[in-house]
Amino acid sequence: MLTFNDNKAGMGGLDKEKITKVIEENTSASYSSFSKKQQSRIDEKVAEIKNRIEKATREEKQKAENSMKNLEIKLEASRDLSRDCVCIDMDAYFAAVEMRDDPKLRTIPMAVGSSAMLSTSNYLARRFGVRAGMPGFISKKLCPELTLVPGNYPKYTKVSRQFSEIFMEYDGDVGMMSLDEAYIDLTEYVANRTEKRIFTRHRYGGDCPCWLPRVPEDEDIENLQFEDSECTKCSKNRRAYFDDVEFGVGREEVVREMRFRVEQLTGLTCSAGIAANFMLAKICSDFNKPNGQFVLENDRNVILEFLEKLPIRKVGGIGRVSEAHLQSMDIRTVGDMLLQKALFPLCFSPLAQESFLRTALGLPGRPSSSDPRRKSISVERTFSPTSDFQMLCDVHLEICQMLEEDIRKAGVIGGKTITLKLKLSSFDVLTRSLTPSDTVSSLEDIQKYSLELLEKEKGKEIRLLGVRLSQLVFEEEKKSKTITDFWNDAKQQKPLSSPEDADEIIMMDTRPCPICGADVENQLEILNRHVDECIQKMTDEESPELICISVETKKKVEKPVVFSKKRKIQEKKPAAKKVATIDSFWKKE
Amino acid sequence: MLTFNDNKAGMGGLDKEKITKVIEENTSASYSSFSKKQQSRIDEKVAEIKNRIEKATREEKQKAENSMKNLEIKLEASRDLSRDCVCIDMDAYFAAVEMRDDPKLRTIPMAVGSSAMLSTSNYLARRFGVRAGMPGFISKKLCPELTLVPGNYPKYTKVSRQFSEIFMEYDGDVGMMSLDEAYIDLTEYVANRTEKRIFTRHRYGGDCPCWLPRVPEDEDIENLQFEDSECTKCSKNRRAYFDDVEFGVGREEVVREMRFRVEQLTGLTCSAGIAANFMLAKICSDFNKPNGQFVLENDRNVILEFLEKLPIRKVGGIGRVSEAHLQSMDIRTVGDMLLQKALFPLCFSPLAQESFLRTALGLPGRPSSSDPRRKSISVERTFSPTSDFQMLCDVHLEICQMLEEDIRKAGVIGGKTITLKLKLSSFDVLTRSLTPSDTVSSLEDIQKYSLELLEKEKGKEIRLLGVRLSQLVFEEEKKSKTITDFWNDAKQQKPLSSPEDADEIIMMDTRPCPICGADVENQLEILNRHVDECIQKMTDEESPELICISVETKKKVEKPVVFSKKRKIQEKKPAAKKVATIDSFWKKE
DNA sequence: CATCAGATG
DNA sequence: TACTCATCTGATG
DNA sequence: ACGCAAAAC
DNA sequence: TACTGTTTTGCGT
Ligand SMILES: Nc1ncnc2c1ncn2[C@H]1C[C@H](O)[C@@H](COP(=O)(O)OP(=O)(O)OP(=O)(O)O)O1
Ligand SMILES: Nc1ncnc2c1ncn2[C@H]1C[C@H](O)[C@@H](COP(=O)(O)OP(=O)(O)OP(=O)(O)O)O1
Ligand SMILES: [Mg+2]
Ligand SMILES: [Mg+2]
Ligand SMILES: [Mg+2]
Ligand SMILES: [Mg+2]
Repeated sequence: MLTFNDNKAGMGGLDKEKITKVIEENTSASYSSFSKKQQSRIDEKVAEIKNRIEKATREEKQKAENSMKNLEIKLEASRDLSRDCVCIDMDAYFAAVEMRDDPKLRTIPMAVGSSAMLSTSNYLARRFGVRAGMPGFISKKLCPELTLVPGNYPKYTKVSRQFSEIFMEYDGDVGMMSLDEAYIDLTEYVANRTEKRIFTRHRYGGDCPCWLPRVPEDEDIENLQFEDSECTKCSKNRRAYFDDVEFGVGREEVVREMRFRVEQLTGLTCSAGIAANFMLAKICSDFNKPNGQFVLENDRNVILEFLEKLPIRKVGGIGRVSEAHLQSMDIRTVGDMLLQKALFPLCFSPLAQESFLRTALGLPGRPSSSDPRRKSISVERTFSPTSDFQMLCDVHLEICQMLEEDIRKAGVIGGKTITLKLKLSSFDVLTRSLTPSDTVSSLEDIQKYSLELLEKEKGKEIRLLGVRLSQLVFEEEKKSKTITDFWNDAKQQKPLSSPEDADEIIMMDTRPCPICGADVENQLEILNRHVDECIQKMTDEESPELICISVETKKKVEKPVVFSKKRKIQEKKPAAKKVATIDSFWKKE
Repeated sequence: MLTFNDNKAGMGGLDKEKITKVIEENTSASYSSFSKKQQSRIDEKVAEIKNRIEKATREEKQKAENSMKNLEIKLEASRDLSRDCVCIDMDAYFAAVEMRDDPKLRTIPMAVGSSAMLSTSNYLARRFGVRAGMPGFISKKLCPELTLVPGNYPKYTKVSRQFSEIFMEYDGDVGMMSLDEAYIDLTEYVANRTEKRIFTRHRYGGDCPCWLPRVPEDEDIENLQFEDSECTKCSKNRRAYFDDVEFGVGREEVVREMRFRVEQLTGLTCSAGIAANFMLAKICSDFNKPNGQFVLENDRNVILEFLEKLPIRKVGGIGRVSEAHLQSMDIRTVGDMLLQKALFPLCFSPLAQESFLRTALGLPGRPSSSDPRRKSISVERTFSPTSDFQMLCDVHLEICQMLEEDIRKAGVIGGKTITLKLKLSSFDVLTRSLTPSDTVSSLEDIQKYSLELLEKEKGKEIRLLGVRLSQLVFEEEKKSKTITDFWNDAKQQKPLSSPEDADEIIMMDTRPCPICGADVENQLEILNRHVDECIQKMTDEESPELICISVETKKKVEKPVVFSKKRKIQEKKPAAKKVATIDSFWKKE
């Protein structure tokens, strides 16, 4: 079966065969069983696709071809090659943060997560086949030396806030797709950028390994300015080297500049893709990972050539299943899609047809709901499978409490629909939802309605429960779009948690550390290590106590596994007005 | 996959689908992986078979058909319908013994074995799909209430000795195929039996549940003689009821008589098959299990009709693999074999062809080496997989020591070939053998040669080691056929362990208890419960301490699992002159 | 002679 | 806690 | 509106 | 020790 997928940066040239075997040999029987079920559904669909193509009449085929041709003309007409779109994606993000903060981790294969599930792995570990979404215990079979470190979502959130501010300087409308992924429309900035910029680069050497980036061993250090100090963390001496770096005016240079600034600020590297639209930029951002960037010329032919040999799986929105579907039509690369486009109407829904055709042509997904507000909010937890209803109720209550907390922190008043999610011990997932006449908002409501749903499922052996609120009602528009609620939150948060107050200062040449207020050189990059150090101190204190459902109820439901994003500190709130959340780049079948 | 097989008495009408699913869901990944490998070998062979049939030329097919026709004529000529062959097989043997000795077990699903492997299950458990050869932990999923009891091989051996003596009365040449399975040629006895026989039947009631058989609750007790006593085991009062039962002169009656006597003696039920040869008798013995018998008339047509719809898997020698092979030729029943016999030469070796044809005709397997002596002797143990050579050596030594002990007890002087068996952590099995110029006999020899072989396999991760000695050299023929060595053993054993001294008394009408010497009524059945009680006392004391390789060596190799036949008490010796071991009833591909 | 596969209880 | 053990036969090289 | 499947990080 | 958690989109009923 297709258990292992190497569609990820840093995972080229692995022995898929062998890795797949190890995975299969260590996959629990019940999970195998589940995978098999999944696979057979795919097989079914594949059979259907082949059948449809087989049985299609001349006319149908002709009609399909025409339909696609027309659509292509329409889409082609919409092609916009005038934009400079950038996708910046942090390298091995969670892992990189942990490596930054613990030098021991920098030279060994490691991953963030638990023996049950990894959030990501560093590039060393990827050489063993270890990757995000893989259970830790299996990864350990692939790579016995693998070190697992528990994740710290609040920390990653803070770091993300830090560097997203940089992007904001270049595009007031950056879209943060996730903590580590930013979509930046550079068109305007590039057009207006008429001069090169010069930055003082800070790099570190000496016995203290804490700060990044380091000066490469082989670099000639003689002519560099430096400054010695004692690390407040490891107490060893650190030497900071300074030199100037300059960035020109083109989009490539600007992207290099952003990446430079990110690294200066966070000590973390990222990769970038530059193209005529975000869909392409995203693909490009993976091309020279880690710590690289790739430009795709804004030229139709160049784009089509680039796509020609690109495996469809690299395209956002085409996952395991769509890949299989398309493969059954002899489509392996985006180029193949173009060749076979005439078959789409025979096999896929209109939306999927268009989506695939857009992909084939290198056009972005159809723009969708531009309301930046979230559409749902949910909490779910996995535990030892049980059908003991009392235990399930205990877990359920805790989940509702967490959800209610999140709702409050998210500035959500309530929602119209409540959904209960169940995962059976077989891994099959069910949802049960309910839309009462009046808006659900209190903990009591949430708990009452979802419990009602849960009670109807008595007797099932369950391994996960979740509760979701959707059709949300938000705090007054005005409020949510202003800064008032920000301050409400900010009171409870440490200074850094309110980075948005910096937005007026951004272009300035010096600024105060948002933590201790001290002034430092340069722009953002001045507070470079200073801020970093403050953050570390902060997050060290906060030590987030991984979110295990502490089920002390009875006996059986013992150990949930992976860390979730917070609990303990509030710092969620929607990324707010300035850094909008992106909702959709993907369209598919 | 075909993980579950219901080809066993008491397992009809189960939901194979569901059971298979539970099994698959609880099968460890590495074992699944192994099973898959196995299955694909079968698939390959199946493909080859189909191919051969496909590609056979007219001539080849004609030649094959002729060859089979000739063979059939030859075999048909050898048909012997004059014999009264009986196969008697104890019902759920190990389980029945445990149930007998612990009344609590009689009404619940239980199995003999460990959480790693079951030797057998009682009929209640079989309703859940729980059966011999199934790991206990999986059985528990199929039947959570299942009680596991560790086996006690010495006890089963003793009980087997007891009832095999009964069979000896009817056929001086009984073949004990295993502890629970006897092959009795009744021809002569039935011919000479001119009068019915009358036995006093002993059955038990009262508060003491210990003794079997009980008088059925619904039976009218009024007219029965009885005698009260206090059970020496449970101290409750027991009432023994007596009545007479008589058995006539035909073979059915005689078999009923034997079965009656076995139950009177041991408290255990058995089932029997009666037919013109042992191959058929064996099949018949399963037909009315448990506690039943089935006669197959000595008539060619009746036999062929009986076989017509008999699933091939019921035939001795046709297992999982052969079944699959034959099924690929559309052969599901023995009747199908006859229809398709012309294909055999295209697919199977000459021996297999003949074997299958014999089966199809209801003829017994070709008689083979009538040397009743064993051909090999071996010891093997499973442990936590390791590639630590020191640990493997430790285990290896223990195995050699056990083997040497067995060899001594078995009256074997030595052997020419020593074979090392390895099972890798993948479950693949390897053997490595060696035939030195001079006979291997001492522990040192065994250990030295097999270690030599083991050393060549260094680095492999191993889950089982075994050592076998073959091409055996025995103690002088005379000795092995006499009683001298028996006495040597008998000294160390408790009185009952030497039941062979009874062989001169067998046909007598009264006899002394071989344990305490006391005289009791009737023949063997007199000492009925008396002996039983003595046995129980004895075996209770002996409590055999399951044979775990106590690997205290280092750390990893911890827990072997199933019980083996003894260790701790010697009682093996070949079944000796009077009850010969059978070597082969099965011939196959 | 050596190795493996298949079978049985 | 975690897929046995002892034994035989037959095919293949 | 509901339930499910697919996808992303 | 044992296959995550949060969110979105789209299809079908
Ligand atoms: N399947 C997942 N489950 C939970 N968290 C995930 C999963 N995939 C990714 N994440 C988290 C951890 C990642 O560091 C972070 C960013 O994801 P992503 O950019 O895809 O990979 P990455 O940044 O770790 O490596 P890279 O981008 O270098 O390939 O999101
Ligand atoms: N696969 C096995 N592994 C180990 N021991 C076994 C295995 N199969 C059977 N035995 C042992 C335990 C059994 O009680 C004994 C006799 O086997 P067998 O006659 O086939 O079954 P059984 O006597 O338990 O039930 P029944 O004969 O009623 O079907 O041999
Ligand atoms: Mg990333
Ligand atoms: Mg990302
Ligand atoms: Mg039996
Ligand atoms: Mg038997």
